[in-house]
Amino acid sequence: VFRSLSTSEKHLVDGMRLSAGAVAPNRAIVSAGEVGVGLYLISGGWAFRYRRSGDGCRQILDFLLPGEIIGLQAALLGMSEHSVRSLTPLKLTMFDARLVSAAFRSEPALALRLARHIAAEAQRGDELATVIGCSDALQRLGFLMMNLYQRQRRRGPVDPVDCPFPLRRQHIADALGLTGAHVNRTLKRLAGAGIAVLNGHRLSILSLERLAETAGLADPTERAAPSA
Amino acid sequence: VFRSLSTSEKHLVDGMRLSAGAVAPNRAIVSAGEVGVGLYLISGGWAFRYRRSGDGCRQILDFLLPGEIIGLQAALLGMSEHSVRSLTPLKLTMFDARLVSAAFRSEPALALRLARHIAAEAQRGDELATVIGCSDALQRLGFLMMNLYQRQRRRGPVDPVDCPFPLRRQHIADALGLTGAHVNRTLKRLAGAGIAVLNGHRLSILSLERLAETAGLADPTERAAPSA
DNA sequence: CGTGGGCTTGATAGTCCTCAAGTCGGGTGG
DNA sequence: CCACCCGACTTGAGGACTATCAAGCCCACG
Repeated sequence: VFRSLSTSEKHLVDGMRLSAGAVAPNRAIVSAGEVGVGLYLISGGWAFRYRRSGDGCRQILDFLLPGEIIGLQAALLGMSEHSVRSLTPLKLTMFDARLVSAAFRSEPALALRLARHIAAEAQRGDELATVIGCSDALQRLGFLMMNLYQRQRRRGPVDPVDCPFPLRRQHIADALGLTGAHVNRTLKRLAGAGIAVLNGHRLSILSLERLAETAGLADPTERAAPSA
Repeated sequence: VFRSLSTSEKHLVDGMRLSAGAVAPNRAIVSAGEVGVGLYLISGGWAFRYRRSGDGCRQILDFLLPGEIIGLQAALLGMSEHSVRSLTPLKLTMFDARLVSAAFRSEPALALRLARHIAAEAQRGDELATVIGCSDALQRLGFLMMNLYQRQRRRGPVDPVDCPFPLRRQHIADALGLTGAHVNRTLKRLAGAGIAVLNGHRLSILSLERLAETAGLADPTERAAPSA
């Protein structure tokens, strides 16, 4: 989001930079209901956004990769309706949340980028809702793998046969509206079919084409991950 | 979104206004994949946003009420990933989509409103994904009723016992990830419990408190519908 | 080496889907 | 004004998918 800024934009962003820090895995970064939350840029590692349902069940809404922003919704609306936790060890750069309103006031191009980032987040939310609402467990799993692979690929070279995938079973389950036990059974079906194998925290996609097909996508090379 | 504009904002908005028109129920307004879609303000009636899954299944992502905007995501990202249809007879005001970039360039306060609108849309998406992923049919139905009631209430006085609810069974089913048949059975359970009754296209909420409880919400008077 | 958490796996049950037939109501054309 | 027709709604039986619960396994870590 902050790539190739103009001089004046860089000046604004630098002025609002507060600190940089590292976070251990599985630590709370933003809590739902919090007001005045900070604005963070992920410079390394993964995090995830989630909400808790009335009965305590956790729904993971999105995984956040390096280059993405935490707290933008909260900066715009004043309060965060979701929580954020680190998934892996995380490197964060913290900004003053007033960066957002300042950008709208004096750096329209930067404000537009921020708005586009929110819109892209909303699109991923739409996509997830569609998958959870319409697909069975196999398709959901295929979608998640494809989505996270594609999002990594668009940030740099990634080997489909040995690709980072730092989610635990419970994360997968909570993201897709399944249970850990059923995720496991379904993973085994995917592996048995020779489509993709999950080993610890690495993903091996044996056939991109068949995985895309399983996920219910037309062509693996396009669409698939309308992220930022 | 366009309430109480400043003079210069009003001038910009008026300059970008193209036409106003009426749309019959169940007509396509935006199609997924379309580029250069228009920007519309709903001045009367309801519409809904949806996506189609790989197997043709429809997921309704949001219902759009008067005062809300159609095509904002598309205006920011250049393409619409979802489709929009009218639900009831609809009154629309059409704008030039360049209104968005113009607002970012010269009317920061207006741009901020638009960004907040997108962020609120994203929050509703998050909320929907959480309900679909975590709740059973009864809770989902309670959520939908509560959500649409609250959103109407915040736009003006609404009678909980006789409240507009122009969705057909299939809309409810597609919004909540259920089937029409099961929606029906679940509606009957809600009615039997004396919580809410759906009659044609009117909703009667017999107990706001118990409906909120069913939906998995704490207090009916607050939270419940973090919309725009 | 002991311990604990996550993973795997099985049996059982519940929710929800599928399919199909029947009912109801509104709109249309005679 | 009535008969017709079509779509939407209703309702039932059966089955598929997924959740629940519980036990055993494996590995990492202390």
